[in-house]
Amino acid sequence: MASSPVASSDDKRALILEAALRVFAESGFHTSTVDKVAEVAGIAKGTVYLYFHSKNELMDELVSGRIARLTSLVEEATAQSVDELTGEAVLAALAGIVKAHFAFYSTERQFLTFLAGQIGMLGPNLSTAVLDGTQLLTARVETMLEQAMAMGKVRRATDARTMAFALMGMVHAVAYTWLMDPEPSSVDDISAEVFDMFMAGVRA
Amino acid sequence: MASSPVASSDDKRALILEAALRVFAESGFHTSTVDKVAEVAGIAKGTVYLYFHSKNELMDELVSGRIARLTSLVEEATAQSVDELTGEAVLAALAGIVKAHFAFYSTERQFLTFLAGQIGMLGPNLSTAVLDGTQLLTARVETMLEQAMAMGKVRRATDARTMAFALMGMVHAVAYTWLMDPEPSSVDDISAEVFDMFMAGVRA
Amino acid sequence: MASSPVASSDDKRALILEAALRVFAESGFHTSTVDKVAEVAGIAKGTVYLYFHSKNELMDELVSGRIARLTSLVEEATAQSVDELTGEAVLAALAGIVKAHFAFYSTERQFLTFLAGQIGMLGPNLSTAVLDGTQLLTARVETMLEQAMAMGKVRRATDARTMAFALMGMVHAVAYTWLMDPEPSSVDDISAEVFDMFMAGVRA
Amino acid sequence: MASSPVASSDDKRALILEAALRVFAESGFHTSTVDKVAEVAGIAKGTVYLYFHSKNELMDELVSGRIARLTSLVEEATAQSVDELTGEAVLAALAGIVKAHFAFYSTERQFLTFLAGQIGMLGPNLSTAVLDGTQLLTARVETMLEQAMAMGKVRRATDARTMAFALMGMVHAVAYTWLMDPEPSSVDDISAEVFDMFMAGVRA
DNA sequence: GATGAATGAGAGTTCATTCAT
DNA sequence: TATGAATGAACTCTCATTCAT
Repeated sequence: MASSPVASSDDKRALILEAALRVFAESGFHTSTVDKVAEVAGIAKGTVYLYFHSKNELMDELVSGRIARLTSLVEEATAQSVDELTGEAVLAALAGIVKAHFAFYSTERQFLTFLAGQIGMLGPNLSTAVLDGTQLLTARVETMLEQAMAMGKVRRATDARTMAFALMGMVHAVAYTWLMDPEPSSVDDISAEVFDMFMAGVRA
Repeated sequence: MASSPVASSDDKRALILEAALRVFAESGFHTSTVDKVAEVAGIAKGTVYLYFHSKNELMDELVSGRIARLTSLVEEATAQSVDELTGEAVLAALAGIVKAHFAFYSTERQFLTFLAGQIGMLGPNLSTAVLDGTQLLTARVETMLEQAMAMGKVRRATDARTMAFALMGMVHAVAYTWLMDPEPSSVDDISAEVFDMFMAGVRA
Repeated sequence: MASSPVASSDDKRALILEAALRVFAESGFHTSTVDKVAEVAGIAKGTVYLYFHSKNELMDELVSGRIARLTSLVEEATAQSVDELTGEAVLAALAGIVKAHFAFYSTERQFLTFLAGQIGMLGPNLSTAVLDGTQLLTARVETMLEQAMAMGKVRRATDARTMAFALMGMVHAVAYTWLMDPEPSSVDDISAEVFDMFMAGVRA
Repeated sequence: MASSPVASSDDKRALILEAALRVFAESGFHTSTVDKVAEVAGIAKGTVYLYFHSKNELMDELVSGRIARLTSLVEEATAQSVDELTGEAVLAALAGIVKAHFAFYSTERQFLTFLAGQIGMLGPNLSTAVLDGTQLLTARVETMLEQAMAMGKVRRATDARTMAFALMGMVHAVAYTWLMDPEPSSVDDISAEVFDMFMAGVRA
């Protein structure tokens, strides 16, 4: 009544999503109940259905919103390098993508935990969204690696596709431990470390 | 009549497990029904319970057997390097671990697809088994990297733990694409490629 | 709207219990289905589980509530004779116990029918409750008979334990017929009759 | 092969019935499985169905055979007094009925335990058999009490029907404790005690 | 006769979703 | 808008019964 009704409505949506994230992260999607989500959100069960059509939609919103944000973070990181075609710029863009991921995860610690085991059992609709996002990102990385190869910055021993997966695999796996660390290093540091490992390897 | 009855009983178990793998891989554990597993196996629902105590046990058998096999493959790969403490031996053992993973996945294509999204929502009992296996493996890799560092074979720019995760992340991610490839390269080739990438990086 | 919501919730509980009593009395516990109970109560099956955790709990409530009531009726009947240790007072207390049983059964005609065949197959948990109640009651009767013996009011030809069982056996068996009688005599009359039969025998 | 096949067949039937009695006595009818009965009998499950049509038939045989035996025991006890119409003879017959029950129970200790909680939930068919037997017996007792009344041996303070139930209630209840006693008194003693209690009461 | 693997109807229970208030 | 009691479809698991060997 006092506050704007629109803001209130958005608040309630956000409140529910937040609760859903917490609950799903803890127990997994299928094991969680709408009852529990409502309880954690401090509202009645029926109210959930005023803001979302189904339990699945909760999941959809949870995931696709984040994917969108990650995608746009990556977008920003690579946008500036679109025009310049120097090898350095491409490498910088790649480094930017890596950093964008760590930056994203650092603000979404819980989401990562949550996502860790959910992909692949989200139902075709949703996993498609996630996989599309992931594949899109990987494909973009692949393209950039090809450019880097063309410019002699990356060797051709391995095909770009495999390299792209390798890089993304490193990023995800390291991000996971990094988040578990009670005193994690800075986004800049960890990103640089991983990217350097990717570029130069670990050999002494 | 001709075939041995023992084999027949084992066959039935195997038949059900195979069906379960197919069904779980397609729909995920929670979304799959025992009815569906039975249908795919071509038997009656009750028969499943003659061979397994519960739906969960199906999952257990499916997973823990594989984990055990992967672990033993890794065991073999690293066994010979236990005594020799030369830097080369440690690196060879690491390469062996990488190769063991690809060898394992190459025989378990479907299992990988299946596992991809299941971890983390298997219920505490099972995910513990999987995570224990994974963590054990990662810990072993970490130890080996520390040895390699001590012997001057690996640089100290990054801590061993992060490196271990990075390597395993690369392996899993690359394995996934590799399996999707209709004409995948040999286990030897892909293992070498990944390990080399890890050691030497991708810089031209 | 008019009636209080609390009362409504209690009503539903009572409604279900009533239905369960009817159904269990007719078919026995194990042969009855929750579906049938719900149908008789005129509600959906799931609703039963909003008010009771399980089918067994239905039984628990049905039985233990009554046992408690019977016990408290007996309590009242014997309470006043606690201080006085005259033989007459003990006999009066015994008569009171007998009367308490008939009074109880007269308001629980259906429950008796229902209980008739259920004891002994209620599952350990519940039958324990019932048997405890029964044994407690019988033990109390035994003690009182011993007191009565000590005071010379009851002869020692038979041990008190056997007597106690005999009395309770008479009470239960007579109560059963009494309830089946379309025009039963009053609680006072039947109690007096049975107690007198116990004390004085049937010999002319 | 060696022994007569008929005897062997009867033996197997008896073996199964014995096992069923043990199992049903321990767990109750509905909670027991045919599997368990077969296991206790030391035969295969299917074999049970060669000798009995169904699990229910097991129960039928178990109960109706005993009821028949009890009835015939009572028959014997009362047969001789059919002609003589003296009061003493009637009382002796009543005493005989009481004794017949204790004699029966003394050889069927397990059966009593078993029956204790089963009546009333045997399904209409079976409980009818049991109740018919019981009612028949009670009716016979009632008739004899009427005769005894007519002959001035029993007082008319209570109607014969109630008396009959009282007597039978005493018998059943006392029999139950009596059987539980590790060193039970003789059949003759306990029968006499109960009958005397019924006739003369417990008053000093 | 004897076996025991196989069957499948049916039970108890859960929970996403609806709707009267 | 918000509620939460009510619903009923769907699931896992049991077990009496059958039948090929």
